[in-house]
Amino acid sequence: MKKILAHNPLKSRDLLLWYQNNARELPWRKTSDPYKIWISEVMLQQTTVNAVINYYHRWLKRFPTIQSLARGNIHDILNLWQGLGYYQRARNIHKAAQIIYKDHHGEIPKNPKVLRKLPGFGPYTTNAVLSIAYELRLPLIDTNIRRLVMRQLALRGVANIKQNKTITTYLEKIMPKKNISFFNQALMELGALICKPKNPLCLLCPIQKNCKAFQKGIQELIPKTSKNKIKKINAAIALIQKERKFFIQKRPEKGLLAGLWEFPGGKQEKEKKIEETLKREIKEELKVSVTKSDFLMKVKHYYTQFAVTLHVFTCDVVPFPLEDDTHKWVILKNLKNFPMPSGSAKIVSKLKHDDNQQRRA
DNA sequence: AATACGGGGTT
DNA sequence: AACCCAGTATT
Repeated sequence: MKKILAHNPLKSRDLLLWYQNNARELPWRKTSDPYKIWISEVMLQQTTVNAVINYYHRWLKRFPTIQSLARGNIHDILNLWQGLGYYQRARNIHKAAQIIYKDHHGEIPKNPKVLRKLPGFGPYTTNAVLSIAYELRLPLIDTNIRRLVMRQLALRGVANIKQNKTITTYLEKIMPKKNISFFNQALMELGALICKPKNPLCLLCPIQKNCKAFQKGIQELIPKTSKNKIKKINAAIALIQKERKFFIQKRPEKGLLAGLWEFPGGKQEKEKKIEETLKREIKEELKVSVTKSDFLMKVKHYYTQFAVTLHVFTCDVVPFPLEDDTHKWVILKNLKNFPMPSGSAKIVSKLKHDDNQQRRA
């Protein structure tokens, strides 16, 4: 049977030409240092370009080389990463840097199988670093490329790991012999700027004529999306002060927001009044009793799966909780030295603001 | 194969 | 309020 819609694979030349004329100027595109490219790739995981840029500059200023990073401590590293999310990434970068420094003469290994074994190097990041920094001819699949190829081939269904084989085969077919770094970046850039999830700019697309989805007019239906509802949660937060110091505690080393510092408190469960939650959590966490609590502020913070409203109270407790490795009394000014979840950081920021107002008055 | 893991920007 | 993002590790 004759394939009327036989696919006409895109020419890498069209793509590279477009990239040359339309690529954004991004900090990690001005370097060929594999370390810097690695850092950018990890920061960009599930994170938008805009959110990354400042973190990228701050990070390289503090840790300009793999050696400096290998010698860094996790507290400083998390502090630099604060607000970027997915904190395991920072821990893995640190671990991998130590391995690279110790076992690979401080150079990122060029063997994909070796690199893939290091913490934080998954299928995407391994091939991204090797292709972009070392020009190795390796295909890669990120959200942009997955969407773009699904449209090129008119693959229906949700964006999913199940299409990886098809996508990889296609990429290997269209990949040029040279310019792999530009080619891979060009695919991602085209996905980000033209082949967008919503309202793709097909009329400006350099590979429009190769796109099966465009031919069928179904580009906006690919990939299929699923809805998710955001749960609402209330939490009680205790500001416990002794003289000018606040009491903070460290979260467990595993799980959500691992190893970050926060004010004591927790989720509202069966309690009707949030003050009851406050008392229960403080008793459970610190083994002390709340004798007085005054509502201070409400802070709303959105996670991917839920939205939490933090009900913040200033509290008196008996007895005062004690310090140890995971519990500290800290003055307002020094709280910035402790990596905190963004919700807690918002509270600190308001406290500072109020403090400044009072000083002026 | 499904789920945990953040947060900020955009729609 | 929902959607989106240069994914990885664990279960």
